[in-house]
Amino acid sequence: MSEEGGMIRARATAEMVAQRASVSRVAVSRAFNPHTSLKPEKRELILRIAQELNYTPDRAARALVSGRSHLVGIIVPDVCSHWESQEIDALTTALQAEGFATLLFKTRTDYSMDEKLLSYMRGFNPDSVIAFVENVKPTTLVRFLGRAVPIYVHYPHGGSVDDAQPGPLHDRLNVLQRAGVEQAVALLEGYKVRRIAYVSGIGKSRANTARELMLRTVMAERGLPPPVVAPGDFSYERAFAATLDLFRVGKGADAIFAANDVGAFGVIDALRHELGLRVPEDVKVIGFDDIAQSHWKSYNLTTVKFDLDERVRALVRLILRRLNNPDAPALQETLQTRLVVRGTVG
Amino acid sequence: MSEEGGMIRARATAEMVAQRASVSRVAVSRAFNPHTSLKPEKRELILRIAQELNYTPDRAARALVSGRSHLVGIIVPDVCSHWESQEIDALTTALQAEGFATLLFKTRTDYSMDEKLLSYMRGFNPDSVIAFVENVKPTTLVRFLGRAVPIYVHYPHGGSVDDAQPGPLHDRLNVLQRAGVEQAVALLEGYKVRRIAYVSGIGKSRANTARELMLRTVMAERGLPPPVVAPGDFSYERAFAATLDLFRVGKGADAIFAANDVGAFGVIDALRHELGLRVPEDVKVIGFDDIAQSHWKSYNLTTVKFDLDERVRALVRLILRRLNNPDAPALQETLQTRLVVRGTVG
DNA sequence: GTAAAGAATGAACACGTTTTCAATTTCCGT
DNA sequence: ACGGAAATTGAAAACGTGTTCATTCTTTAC
Repeated sequence: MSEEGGMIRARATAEMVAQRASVSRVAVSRAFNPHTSLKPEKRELILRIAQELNYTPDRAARALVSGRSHLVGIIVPDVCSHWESQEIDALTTALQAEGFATLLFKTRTDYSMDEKLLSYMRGFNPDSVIAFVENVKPTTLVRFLGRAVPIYVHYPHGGSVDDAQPGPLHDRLNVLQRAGVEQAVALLEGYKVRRIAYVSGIGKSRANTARELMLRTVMAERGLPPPVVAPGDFSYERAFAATLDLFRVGKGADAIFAANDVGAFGVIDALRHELGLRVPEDVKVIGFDDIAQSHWKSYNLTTVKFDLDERVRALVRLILRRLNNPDAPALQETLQTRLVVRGTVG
Repeated sequence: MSEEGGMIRARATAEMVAQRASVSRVAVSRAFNPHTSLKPEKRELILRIAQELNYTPDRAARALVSGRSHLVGIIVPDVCSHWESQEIDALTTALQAEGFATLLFKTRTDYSMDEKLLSYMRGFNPDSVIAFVENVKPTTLVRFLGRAVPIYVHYPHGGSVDDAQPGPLHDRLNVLQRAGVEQAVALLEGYKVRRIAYVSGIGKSRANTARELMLRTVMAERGLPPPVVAPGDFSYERAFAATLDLFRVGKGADAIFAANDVGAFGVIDALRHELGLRVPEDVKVIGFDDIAQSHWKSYNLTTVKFDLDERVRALVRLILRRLNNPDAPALQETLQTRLVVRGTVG
């Protein structure tokens, strides 16, 4: 309101605060950095005047000298994919609480990534990078971003082989698919289900591989024949089409696992609205992820869940640990899955 | 691979590139900035060597001296809301193409915003800010972020009063709800619908106000009685509950408008799975937004759409114009809506 | 061939911080 | 009151770039 005409009020700088508080510019810097030596009343005075002048330290300048940008880069093919968006949301909240901001970068939707993007991204000097990407090795990222940046390839849908590696080269988040899958197969067995199909995600992706393998393993252990696989790509549309194929070209199934919840929605809609089958009476459906939409009445999906908040907490913990201690040996955290029973089975 | 032990390879700097190319450091800077005077073959050489050394200019340093961070701040209550996530996705793509990166900040889910967040955000020196927030005036943002930062309050769901303002104080994106609503009401009239209800969004929000008002206006113009309003908050859950109320406590309706598509999903599920009514035979449903999920077979929603790509293009255009010419008079762009007819009517 | 105009070049400065380091002040135990 | 340790302080250096400005080299017009 007190602005005049086209005048642009310049941002306050530490110098101005110092002058007004009759202290040195260094003192202002110290006032904003904890664990520095500054007389309490002086710090208080400076912070008060800073607030009056609406001053906060410039992160760019701070980054330049301290080497910490307080930016965390997130590489993602599709922000609006359900799983990814919920993950990004939780991550942003958690990181913001720790004084970091998330920097968003989009890559191709086929979960691949190009070197141009990495160079582009490096210019922003992120303190850490989380890549929701498949088909990329951590070493590739390291080469382009430099070893100083802790990197987390956060496979979509928490995909990873089931075992914790003995001596991991990079920090890892392991998801143990077994528990949830065992519960799911046990539940199906209770309903005397015989023919089980699997509508896959993108074939080569870690999440898909891990889930299909675990399903196959658990079924074999229980003496069931291996599942029929219908190829999908984690999308509603492909899962829809795959289900039609399964019943029109193939021999159908009594129960269908989908590689993710959105895929399961496609399966359900194909069964009900195109094939005229009832879920769960005629065909039972189980998904993976437990996204927020899975409890919507139209789907009410039974699904294998791994806890989002726990996952994000673990990831943030890994990042902070690594930033505080860059040379520590590689860490890994492990997460459990469990079955959430809703209406599409039973 | 060529790394040795714990050695951290430092990021290449302009100085290193200059040395290796036998030019001055200034020349390196010029090589990366178009419209600067530099012999073409020299620029080529520098860029080649830069690529070899995997060098890109440090954005923090660049921002410090040029005053341009190439960051665009986005303030959003919920990244995983369908509308917002699709908007963020498209914005990130468009901005990335222009050399900007999007910086994500989360605020409270009631679409409000606090001053602490604004101060926090200002520290990152965004070149521009887009706030997906209600209940906040541009002037408040200006006070905390400084007039140098172009600000766009991008009301969720494109909410805005229907008219273009004659002399706007800030850049604006206007959405003309009328066309789509007229088509929707006309379609319903064709089915001899008599009792129309409106499941609202958050009461005070611009989007909700604009949509309810336009619906009311168009119905009045056609001699229809005003719609019954059931209070929602843009969420599936509240729309679900509001619909139950409408039929159990209230007198029901022949057609229901929902303030947004996700709300419409809640309406549909309440009607079908809790009230045992058929859509569209017993009750017709129309949403607003046309999000990606609206064509899923379980909902197959008829809805009032305004084009996402067009919207994002307009917004980015506004931002770039403003950055190139900070003192230009306020600009406004206008978008049209139209009805997308699917299965929930007819 | 010459003068004028324009392009190319690099030294020095500026940006707003944090960090280092040496100097000063305060505190504590006797 | 005194010595030593600890806390407090500010000057100066550093971070990696873009920008300004005066200088040198090249081109153009006659």
